[in-house]
Amino acid sequence: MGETHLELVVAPIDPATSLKQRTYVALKQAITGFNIYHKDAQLRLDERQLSRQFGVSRTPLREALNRLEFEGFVRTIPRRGVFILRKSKREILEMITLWAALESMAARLITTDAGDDEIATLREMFLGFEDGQITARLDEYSDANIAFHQRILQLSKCAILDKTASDLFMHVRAIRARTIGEGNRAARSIVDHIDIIEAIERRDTDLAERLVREHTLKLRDHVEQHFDLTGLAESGAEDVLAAMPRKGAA
Amino acid sequence: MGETHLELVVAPIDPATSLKQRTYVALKQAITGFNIYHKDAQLRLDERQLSRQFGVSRTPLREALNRLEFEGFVRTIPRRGVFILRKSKREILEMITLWAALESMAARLITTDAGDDEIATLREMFLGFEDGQITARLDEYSDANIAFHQRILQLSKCAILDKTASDLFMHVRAIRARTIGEGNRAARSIVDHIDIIEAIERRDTDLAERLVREHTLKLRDHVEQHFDLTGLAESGAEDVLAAMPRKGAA
DNA sequence: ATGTGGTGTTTGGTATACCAAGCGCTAAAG
DNA sequence: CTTTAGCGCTTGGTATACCAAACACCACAT
Repeated sequence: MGETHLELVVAPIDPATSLKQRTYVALKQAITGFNIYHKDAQLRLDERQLSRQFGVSRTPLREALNRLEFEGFVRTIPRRGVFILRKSKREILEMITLWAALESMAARLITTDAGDDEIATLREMFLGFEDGQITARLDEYSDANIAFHQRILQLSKCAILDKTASDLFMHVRAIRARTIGEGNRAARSIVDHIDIIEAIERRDTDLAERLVREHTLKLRDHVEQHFDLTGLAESGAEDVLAAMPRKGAA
Repeated sequence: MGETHLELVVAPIDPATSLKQRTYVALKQAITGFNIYHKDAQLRLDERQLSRQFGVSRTPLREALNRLEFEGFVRTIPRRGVFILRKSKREILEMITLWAALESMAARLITTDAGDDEIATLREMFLGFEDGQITARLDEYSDANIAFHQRILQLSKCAILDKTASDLFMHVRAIRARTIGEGNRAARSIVDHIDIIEAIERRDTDLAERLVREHTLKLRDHVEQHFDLTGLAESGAEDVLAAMPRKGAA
């Protein structure tokens, strides 16, 4: 193996991402992996306390919070505090509607722009799931389900479409995971998916768009009918925040 | 007028928005109202210089920059500087595609959710523009044109749809204004609009969606064919930024 | 007991000081 | 003249200090 390397192979280099970036990632993960809809959930964040916990100063922490605020995960009110935002039911429904718009356009683009080999990968994702096995392996199917929709966005080769959907997904992920098990949604879901795949394979642009849209709007209607947030403060409402005391009840 | 006021009328209060907010607005306006596609445009920003110009410290200025970076207007590279981003042609095309997805879904929602009175406002927007007058009053028509599309997003009553489109519009506004005058696009544009309005008035959901989508994709194709950014550095490309010297050539 | 004014503490907003990474410039070596 | 090592300045990143608003709490007066 003497002549194997004619040039020095250099390490890919990880310039030790900035604190701001790492803090942002850590905080975002902490928030998204946190059941904000539990009635006793602690929605208030403390800048200084967090900066101590993360071992950084307030500056990078505030930059992370700033970004999270822009993304809609958090809301800071001067002299009051930083609060994790709950989405109202209406907001959730709107986000699913937006999702439907994005994904149906993505399906459209796939039928005209993607190669057969790329389209083939869609069908492969469901090979292991026969009708009888879905309920038994619900967790796995749930993952495959999510991956399927993400794949559609990716195959559209429209980066901004994919990115917009990804940002959106962060907000809806908790709901999505919760609803997949209800009723026999999983079983009906896989039928929809097969239909979608076939429409795409046949390059039927309008049909693919329609099927994707209707599939997502089914989720929307399901959430509308079966999802209940009653009794939970919707932190989107100004009044609730305004009335909230600075510290948790002593 | 003795008993007019039984209670003291208090002023609505404007708590003098934070410096961060005001700096953000000012900076954003400066950037969007700036021809970033001129070949000699100064794309580099200097934190300290800007903070002096705005009369604030670096902290609120950096928070504004942070936000603008997240919105995609700006990119900061450590130890190099902050750069105003140009959109590549591909990015512009993708944004228009995304816009088509958003607005066609909005049209769909209008046909099912909006009242006749709301829909009527769409037609009113074009009352003053007869076929012969369009080219003569191009500026006015351009404004009405933009307002029309924004109105559709608003009437959808889907706040997140509207907001996503608004954010998008900031990025495309320069291009949109430039293309309206080319060819006889304005004349054909108004025909499309009338067709769209009629479809919505008839509550023809699928037709309205299709017409809106196709109308926007026409713009997309037009930009694809006639818009040329050749010779301009596309600051989205890493190499270009990496090769850029720290200061402008002396 | 109740209402009221003051006071201390908490909190996000802002300003500033310091750091290390990059880059240009220059001077010395060949 | 060309090359290169080194110095110094510029720049974004980070830490810290200080401020004013807001609220809770308490003492005091009624």
